[in-house]
Amino acid sequence: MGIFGTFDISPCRVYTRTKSHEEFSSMKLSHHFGMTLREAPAGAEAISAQLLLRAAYIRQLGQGLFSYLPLAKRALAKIENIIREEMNAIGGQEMTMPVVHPAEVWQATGRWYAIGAEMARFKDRKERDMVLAMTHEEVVADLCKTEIQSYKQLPQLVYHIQTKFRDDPRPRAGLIRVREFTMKDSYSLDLDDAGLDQQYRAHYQAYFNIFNRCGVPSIAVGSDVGMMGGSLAHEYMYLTPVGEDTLVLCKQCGYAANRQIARSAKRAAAPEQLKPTEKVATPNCKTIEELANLLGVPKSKTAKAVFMIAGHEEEKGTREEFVFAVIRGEMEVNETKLANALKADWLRPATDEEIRAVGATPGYASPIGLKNVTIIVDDSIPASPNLVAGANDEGYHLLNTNVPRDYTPTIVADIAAASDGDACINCGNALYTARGVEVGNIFKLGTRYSAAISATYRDADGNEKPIVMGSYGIGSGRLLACVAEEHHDERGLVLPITVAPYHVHLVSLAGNDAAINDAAERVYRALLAANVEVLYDDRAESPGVKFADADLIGLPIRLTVSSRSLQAGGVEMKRRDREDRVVIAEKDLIARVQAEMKILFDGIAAKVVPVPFK
RNA sequence: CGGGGCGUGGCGCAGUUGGUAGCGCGCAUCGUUUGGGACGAUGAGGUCGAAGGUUCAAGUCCUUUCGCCCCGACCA
Repeated sequence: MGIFGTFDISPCRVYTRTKSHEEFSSMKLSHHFGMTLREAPAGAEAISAQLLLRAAYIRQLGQGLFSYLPLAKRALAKIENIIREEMNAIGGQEMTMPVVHPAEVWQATGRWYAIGAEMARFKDRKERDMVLAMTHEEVVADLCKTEIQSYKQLPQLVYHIQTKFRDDPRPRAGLIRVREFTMKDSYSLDLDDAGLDQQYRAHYQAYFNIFNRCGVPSIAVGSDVGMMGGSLAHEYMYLTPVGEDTLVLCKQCGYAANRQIARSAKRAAAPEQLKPTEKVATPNCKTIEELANLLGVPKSKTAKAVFMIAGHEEEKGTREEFVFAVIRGEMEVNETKLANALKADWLRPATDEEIRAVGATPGYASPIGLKNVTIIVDDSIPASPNLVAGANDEGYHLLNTNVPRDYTPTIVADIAAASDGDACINCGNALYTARGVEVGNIFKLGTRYSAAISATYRDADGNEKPIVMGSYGIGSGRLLACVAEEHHDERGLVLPITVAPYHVHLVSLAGNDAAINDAAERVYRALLAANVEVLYDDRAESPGVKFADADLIGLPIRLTVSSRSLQAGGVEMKRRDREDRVVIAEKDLIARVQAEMKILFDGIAAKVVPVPFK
């Protein structure tokens, strides 16, 4: 008995198909994997998610987990190739690093401890701690230990396009925020800050090129360095109401920043003689509003207290720090700025019990006289004389408190939230806020990772120095979602030719007419021979169905072969983004299609322009 | 993690005071159609998210649980 036993599964039987490979071509809709949907699945809210689902680009498997069907796969390949070209153009070398990492490298940089449940962890069969990659700074730094030895090898730029997993607490809006995603991340390796700055600026422009080539308008805004650390960071934002980030923008001078770090000009307090502090009764005044009303002073004459517990994740465990934050009454504390000033891994509001435990009185708290408490004050506080603060006595406040006369802050920093209508830090114009999706980010990391992992080189004098690193990311799936968000109409997607999975959607309305079918087949083969990417609708569907699907899928050029077009002298051509259509003689068709494609490609190329560094 | 919503054929949905599951689309076969999601006929397809309970009887009532969506917290 053979290995197949008694079953009759000869190779011929297994591999012979009843149709030729040509007929099974993935470019024919009759055998294309993925059904268009007349209605989007319930729960798809974002228009990009609805259209990508309906047009059979993507399917959801679980929360924040998507399959990319053939159409999306091709579109993503287009996007990723654009990214490759721009990365290669600034000296990038493509490679691939693993998705699964041993915990050691993450422990070496401390992120194993600093990052919470967002990092997926598991044990391998030998009970070793492993993680799913959220990003690859650690692995790059680890590679550099062996691959970079000398200053003569620097600078370098490496990148890969790889799966990441972040167990986000709330995935949303289809592909815009998912848990498993593909990201291009590049890592610059330099001798010094000057080299880093050069590569950073090269990315700054390359990223604009990438987004413009994908048809996604974007702006670069200053951003929080967050868990990445480092000294400078920009986020590239596609402005849209479905975006989850809030940006603070200035129409006048172009100032743009993520709300997390946005700065605004604080109104200067009028200079006054410092007056002696005075305890006054202020019953039932637990809010700044009530206090200001009772005393008849503007909120800007008060000092607001905010109590937080700052967490520091350290190797020995979590260290909690009680923080007394003080800000002028008319402003709000920005928790990101606060956390950054404290170098905290996380913040949470303190409970009343915790507030009392340090000797403060909730609602009437004062920083005066407290010991062993971190007191952080907004930089507006020392500049504002005679503020009303709590008295640490239920029902009483102190008039005329002054820093540093009455108490000594541990830290003075800008911890104020900028908001709509505040004055621009640069030009004084009124700021406004807008929503956006982060389509890319660039970070100056410095030596944080290289120093932690001992990724060093020898300089010309023989000294060992840590490599100066930068990291730069673009999520390709999120970018596709933004393309869909930006380029659609009421009938479906209207994709830019640079991103569309195919250039041409060929519709055959042959019915039972062999002549029409033959003509469509000829056109299909001619397009293939001319290297035009064509999706051929050879199905026996009604015209309405075929046109509706073509509109949904959103390829830039539609060709229709029908009895009507043949009678008019050839093949009808229509652009997805326009209503007019022309009939073209079959002998001229390829040239005309290629000419139209050139117009579309040129239109995109015209958007790729230098952007001044800000 | 807090607040809200939804789970019923592939997709969208209905299902009354509890009585043994239905509609549209899609799918299959046949016929008629063929320039904007056609028409007729016939047919297949669902342990109603899961578990437990109440009841003679549960899609429906109760409990638990899982999943998904939205808002917030969170987020390189």
